[in-house]
Formats: sequence, C-alpha cells, structure tokens
Amino acid sequence: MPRETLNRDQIVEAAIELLDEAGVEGLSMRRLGKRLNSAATAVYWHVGDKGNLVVLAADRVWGEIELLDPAGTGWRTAARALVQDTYAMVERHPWLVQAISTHFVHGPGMARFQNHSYAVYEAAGFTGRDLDGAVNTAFTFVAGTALLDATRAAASRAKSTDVAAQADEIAATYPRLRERMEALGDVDPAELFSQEFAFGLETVLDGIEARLRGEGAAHAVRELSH
Amino acid sequence: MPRETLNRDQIVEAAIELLDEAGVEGLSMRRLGKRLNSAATAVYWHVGDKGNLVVLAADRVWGEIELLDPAGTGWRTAARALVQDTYAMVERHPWLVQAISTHFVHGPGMARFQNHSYAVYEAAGFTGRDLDGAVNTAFTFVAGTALLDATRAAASRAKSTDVAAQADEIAATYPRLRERMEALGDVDPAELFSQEFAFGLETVLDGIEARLRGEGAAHAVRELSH
DNA sequence: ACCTGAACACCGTTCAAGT
DNA sequence: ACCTGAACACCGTTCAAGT
Repeated sequence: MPRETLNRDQIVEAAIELLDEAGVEGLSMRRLGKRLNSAATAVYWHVGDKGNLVVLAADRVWGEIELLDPAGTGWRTAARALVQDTYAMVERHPWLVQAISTHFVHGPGMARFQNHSYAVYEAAGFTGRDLDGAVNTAFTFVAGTALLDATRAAASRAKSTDVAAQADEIAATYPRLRERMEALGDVDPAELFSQEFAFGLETVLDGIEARLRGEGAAHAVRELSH
Repeated sequence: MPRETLNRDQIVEAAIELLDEAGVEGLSMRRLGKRLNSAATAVYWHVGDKGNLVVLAADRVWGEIELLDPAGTGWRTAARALVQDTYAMVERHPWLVQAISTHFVHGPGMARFQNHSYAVYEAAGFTGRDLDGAVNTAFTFVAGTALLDATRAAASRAKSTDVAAQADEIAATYPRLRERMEALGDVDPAELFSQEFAFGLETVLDGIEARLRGEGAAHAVRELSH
C-alpha cells in the first residue's frame, strides 16, 4: 500500500484509530509508523511530537458532533441534543478525557463546538456574563459525565470483577452506601448510569432555566460580576 | 536516612509527593525507589505495580476532604462546602483527574466521601432513586470542574503563551466567540474561572432544589424508573 | 518476609545522513 | 521538502538470587 508522501491529516486519522483501540498509552510512535508504512521518526517532521499529535487528534473528534439549529427545535431541545451527542462522541473516543486532562485542546474543532454552544444559549435568551455562565455550566456537566464514564470504563477493563467486588466490600462498611447497594442490586449498571445521566441533565437544564427567569440563588452570584 | 523496612503507607506518601511535583508521567518506579532509598523493584513487593500504586494514591487524597455535618448548617451550605472543598483538593493534586480517567478508584477514601455525600442530600430530604440522582448530579459537577481545570492547568504549563494565542486566533474566526473574547478581554482569567465556578455551582444546586420541591422537567425523568 | 541487580522489551526524541 | 536508521536516555516489569 504505497503512497506519495505522508501528510498531517493522514497521520491524525491513523492516530485516532490507534487511540480508539488502545488509548493514549497504546499509541506509540513506532506503532503509528508501522501502520503508515514509514519510519516512526518520519511522523515528527509533520506533527512535532506525540503530545501535539494527541492534541490534534483530540481537537479533530469535536468535529464529529452534530449541530442542531435551536431556531427549529427550541433551545432546550437543542441544548439537550448537544449534551447527548457530545457524550456519545466521548464514548466513541474514551481516550479523549485523558487527552484533555493532560493537554490544552483548543483548535478549530473545539471552536466550532463552543460557538454552537453559545448559539444555543443565546437563542434561550442569555446575554453577557450569564451567557458564559450557562454555556459553561452545561459544558461542565458533559465533562463530568465523560470523566465519570471513563472511570467506569476503566473498571470494566480491570482484570476480572475483582476490583468491583473489593469496592463493594469497602462500600458495605458505610451505612448509606450499603443501603443504596442493596436497593440497587437488581438494576443493570448500564441502565442505571443512563438514568442518572438523564436525571442530571434535566436537573442542570432546570437550574439554567430558573436562572433565565431570574429565579434561584444563582441570581445572587451574578451580582458579583455586575 | 535509614529505615526498618518499606511499607505501603510510606510508599503511597512518597508517590503522592512525586505525583504532585510531576504528574503521573513524572512518577517513575526508579525515581520513587531513589526517594525511598531502596531499589526501584522493591516497591513491587508492596504495591503490585504502578497502576495499583496510582490507584492507592488517588484513593488516599479523597480522605483530605473535610466533612461538614449538614445538621448544623443546613443541607445547601453543607453541599456547597463539599463541592468547594473537593475542588480545592483536586487543585492540590492535579494528577488526580488523569488517574481517575484511566483507573477505577473506589477504596476507603472514596467510600468515606461518597457516604458523606449521601448524608448531605439525605438531610435535604431526598430518598431512593432521587437521592442517587442528587448525589450524582453534584458529583458530576465537581468532576467536570476538575477536568476543565486540568485543561486550564495544562495550558499554563505549555511552552509560553503561544498555545493560548493560537487558540484565540482560531476562536476569533467564529462570531460569538470573538464577541465574548472582546467582552471578557479585561477580566483576569483566574477570577473569571472562579466566577463561572460559583455560577455553575449555584445553578446546579438550584436545579437540585427545584427537584426537591417536585418542580422542573427532571420530575418527568423520575417516572421512568418509578 | 523482604530486598537487590541484572535483564528484557519496550518507550519518545534527536540528528546526521540520505533523496 | 521529506524520509531513514542509528543512537541516547529513559521507561515498567520479571525473576533468580540473596538475607
């Protein structure tokens, strides 16, 4: 499978494949070189170093998110869809959380996404600092969900269910945790997670909506930055 | 500085020091061995491998969080304090986000923290699945803040402000982002972040409080799990 | 029970040398 | 302008051998 010359896009694409398969640790310049039929070190000419390559890959995947025009659907539907679609993207690329936690990712992909976020909450009626606040609150919720989901994924990657069993044993020594474990024992973990996600999402949107009506304690905070 | 024998606590303590200084990547078994005046490989006998050591360190730091009795202060004050204190802990240990994103951390430290979370929202009046929902929503907010803060920290670690300048240039090609950049140009980034944090926190607590009064769209979600 | 040292199979990155 | 190969300074981990 010969090719003219290497280029950035092609390298980033291959890197994303490797990242999806094996995570940040599993992406090595030597493995990447092999996949591209070139010397591992040839990649350096195009992307600088591994850190920068991870940043390029991380920014790229933000471009996969579908942007729904809030004018057609109403802001809350668009806001909900945006959070859900972002979460789906993160699930396709579980390495993204680690990438973001160790690198500053703010390229074209992120800018496109952020600009749309602003469009959604602008359509809701927010302006100025409140607009920043609303966008940021929703984004924080997605980020949190992604991070918690990454932990969960790490748990199922762990050798056997040994780790989970040990966690349960420890939790059982605390009264409230034991009570919840017993109450939730029958529920499928995946379904549980998705219900918690839905609950959290609507709760956050409710908080944002209350702010829109000038209600809620969040109102007082705004006075700080007048 | 001689010592009897190595032990787990001592190793985890030294590991946290190294993690605070240089992150997960900067923690190497050889460096750790040097700090403990022992062969790098001696550590393996006590903690298994590096992954498990990171998990032990990550669980340990959850124990640093102060737990405020909600009976004395009211649930909202206790909930707010818990989020703020957790965030402060994460700022002291910036590697925690990466550790959690790649490992399943559910030891005694986490259990203690989680049990207290349940106590706070139980004091607010939540029970059953709503209690899980409230605890999880608040925790998701802290997790998201931590992840976003890690990115920010990675930005300031990056060589010069080159990266940030480049990010601004890209953002400026989007109308809404450019507008916000111009509007916020004068504001100190650290102060901005802390105001967004306060806004988000109160917004999320407002959403949770609305749920407590049986208001809000989050109510409908609860029906799904009856 | 606890520790050491050598060894193995990897890494990311630099750089002179090639075309 | 783009690529190669050797080389350097690291990694995590295993394991026989020691006490």
